[in-house]
Amino acid sequence: MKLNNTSQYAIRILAYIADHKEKTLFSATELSNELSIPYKFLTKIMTELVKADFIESIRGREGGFKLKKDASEIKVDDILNIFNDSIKDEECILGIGFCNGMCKCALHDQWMEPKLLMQRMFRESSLRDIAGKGCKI
Amino acid sequence: MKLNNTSQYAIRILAYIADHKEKTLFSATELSNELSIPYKFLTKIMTELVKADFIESIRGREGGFKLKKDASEIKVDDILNIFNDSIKDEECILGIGFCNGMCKCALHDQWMEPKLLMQRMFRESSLRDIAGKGCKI
DNA sequence: TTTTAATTCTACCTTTAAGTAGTAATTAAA
DNA sequence: TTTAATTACTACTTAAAGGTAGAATTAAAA
Ligand code: SF4
Ligand code: SF4
Repeated sequence: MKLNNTSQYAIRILAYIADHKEKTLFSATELSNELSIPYKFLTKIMTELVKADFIESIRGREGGFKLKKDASEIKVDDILNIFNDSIKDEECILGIGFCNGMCKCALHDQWMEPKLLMQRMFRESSLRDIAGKGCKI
Repeated sequence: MKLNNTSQYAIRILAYIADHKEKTLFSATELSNELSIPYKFLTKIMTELVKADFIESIRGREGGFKLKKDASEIKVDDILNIFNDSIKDEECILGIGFCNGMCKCALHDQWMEPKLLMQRMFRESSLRDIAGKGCKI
């Protein structure tokens, strides 16, 4: 009942970048150190964030990464979608049925509310909203 | 953002048994067929439910499984605990901090509400509550 | 007593997530 | 132009979840 590691890392990386507006460029080494994310794993994630067009990369010496969109335009849910980790509408707590209310599973009624809350949390929170919120992100 | 397969299976198995009060004994073959759970995987899970004392097993020909406790005494959360899949108090949506409010992660405030709702859903729902709720469990 | 239908035990296989290693490509500074 | 610092690419390794196979054990029925 949790986000996978890759998603957690990606959110923390983007939130960190959005949070430090005074800087313009962030190297993989800095991000790895500051966020305690294994360097090699982080670079792999960065590549995906670049492909997803959330991050722009500058290659070569003095290069690095920076946000490609405004922080208010990147929702947490967009990040989760890259890693196929967002909460699908048809996602069922017991893994049967289709969450369409036609054929309910035993926990359906109790599951709808937290599910919707989580979907809203992810869909409505932008990087701008969460940047600066963590005390040691 | 979902329960693991084993937990889902275990809940559905126990709910099925609790739901069919007219029967006294359920064989692994029946449970496997009715619930579409791979036979060999199901027997593995049954063994754990027996060890956890939720299920009593009768070995040998004409044997099978039955509930060992009253359905109202088994909470969904108890089942999740067997497979280390319940939502811990200190569980953080971003995998940092300790959810103690001292050092918040960026999504802390928005995470508390769905988290508590899910904990309550699992802790307060007994087999008795959910048995008979599913249309094709 | 033998057979048969059931659970239990031990061990293995497969898939996916997580993480690591090495090298190539790029580019600015020296 | 060389060097150093950086991202990008390809491939491998490890750990955990999910699933499978087969033989051992049990006990009722035939
Ligand atoms: S009962 Fe509800 S939660 Fe469960 S599978 Fe069906 S639609 Fe999804
Ligand atoms: S900020 Fe809150 S949710 Fe996030 S890790 Fe800390 S305690 Fe957990």
